Amino acid sequence: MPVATEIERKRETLTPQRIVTLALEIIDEDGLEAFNMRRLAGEAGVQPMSLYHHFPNKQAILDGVGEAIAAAALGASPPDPRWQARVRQLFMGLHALAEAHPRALPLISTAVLRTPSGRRWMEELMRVLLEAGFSEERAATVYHVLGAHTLGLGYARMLGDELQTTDIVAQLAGHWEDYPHLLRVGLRLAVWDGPGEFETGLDVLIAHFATTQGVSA
Amino acid sequence: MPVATEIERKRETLTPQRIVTLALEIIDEDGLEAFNMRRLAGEAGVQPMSLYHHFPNKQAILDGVGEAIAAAALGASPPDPRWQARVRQLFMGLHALAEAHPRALPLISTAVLRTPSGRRWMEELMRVLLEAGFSEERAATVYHVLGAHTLGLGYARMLGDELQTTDIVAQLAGHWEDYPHLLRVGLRLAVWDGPGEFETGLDVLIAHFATTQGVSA
DNA sequence: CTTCCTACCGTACTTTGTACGCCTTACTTT
DNA sequence: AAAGTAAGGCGTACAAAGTACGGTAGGAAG
Repeated sequence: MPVATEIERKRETLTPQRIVTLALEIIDEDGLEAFNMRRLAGEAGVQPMSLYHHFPNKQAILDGVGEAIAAAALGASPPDPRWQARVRQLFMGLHALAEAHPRALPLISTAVLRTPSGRRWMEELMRVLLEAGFSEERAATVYHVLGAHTLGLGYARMLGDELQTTDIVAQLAGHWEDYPHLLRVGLRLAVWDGPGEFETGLDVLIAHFATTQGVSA
Repeated sequence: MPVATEIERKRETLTPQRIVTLALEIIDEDGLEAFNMRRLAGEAGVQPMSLYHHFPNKQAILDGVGEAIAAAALGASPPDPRWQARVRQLFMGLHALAEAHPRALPLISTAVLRTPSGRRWMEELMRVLLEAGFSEERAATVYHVLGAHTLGLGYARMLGDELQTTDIVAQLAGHWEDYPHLLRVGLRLAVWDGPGEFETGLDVLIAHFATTQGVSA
């Protein structure tokens, strides 16, 4: 055990990077509530307390995961100069994060203000809106409403999954007479983003803000 | 201790009713994470295990709280016969619940499908939409989008509160150069429902569904 | 060879949910 | 009134999870 450190299948050393990556894997696979220090240590092949040499506590690891996810928020597409198109790009990027990591949605929600990448996204959104002529109040409102649409749809889907909408609807089927219309819609409630549910709503809202703003281009 | 049971300030007996009421008080005051069995027992003047004679577990109590809140969802206003107005009423009712019990939002979100009152609300929504001529798919979409708007705005506000947006923005002030536009908007991000943020968005979305539906009245 | 730093670990304490079984009270039945 | 019984409340105890605190090992620096 002392010497043969070289050839021996050396366990990958722990780094903040690797810890965050493993944490995200756990969350993506089994959900936020399945993520705990002992499980994470196990997956890393290490004792729980070793994690505390790289992060001060569990929350810090979650922050790291949030940052890792949010890093992709600004997206790859080149910034469109028209403000409506740019705002659309920004929220489509946020939506993509939620699609990619649905179980991590609470992290994404808070990352917008708590992590550097999130704040950069937010700064860019505010820049676009203010330069388009929105007042500070209106800019805040646009963020509230479009953010609610984007993250709200994400939460709704997440809840639908974790709460097994499918099962619930199946159980309801025994009470056909109590919920006739609800049962007609039935499982369709568990199916998301039919024909661009998200995009359509986003466009409607952006168009609304564009007209009430009286600013174009 | 044995005899004087009568005149002595007899501790109120435990009932499911009282348990749920106390639970809701705790949640409203200190948040969902502050709600635990020992605390609840303490407020009821009882030992923790006594609660289990009225509910099988913690989740059941939370379900009870959800039901208690959702009971008000259908609201007091007499049903408006025009479908757009009725849909508006229904979501305004949901919004009112979220306003009244912001810390309980996760309970409200799931109550829609998990509790009797929630399901009644849902059934009513589906009835209105289907009778207005929406297909089952479209009805599901309307619920998804309006639900996301309503609950999403609630979540956004809740997150803004619990995460002390105020503090975060204050800290950012040290990095004026990095986030110039974000800081211009600043605390306005923590202020919700300026001039009817929620209602305006709701109306825009309903109007959209009304036109794409091609059905009126 | 000593010293020291870094990465990792063992033990143990705290909080929270809840299983299990006892005890008391009050009411029923004789 | 005596005795049985069931409901409501309680005490103890265990498991899962976060983490404080103090070690230890092995390579780097002198």
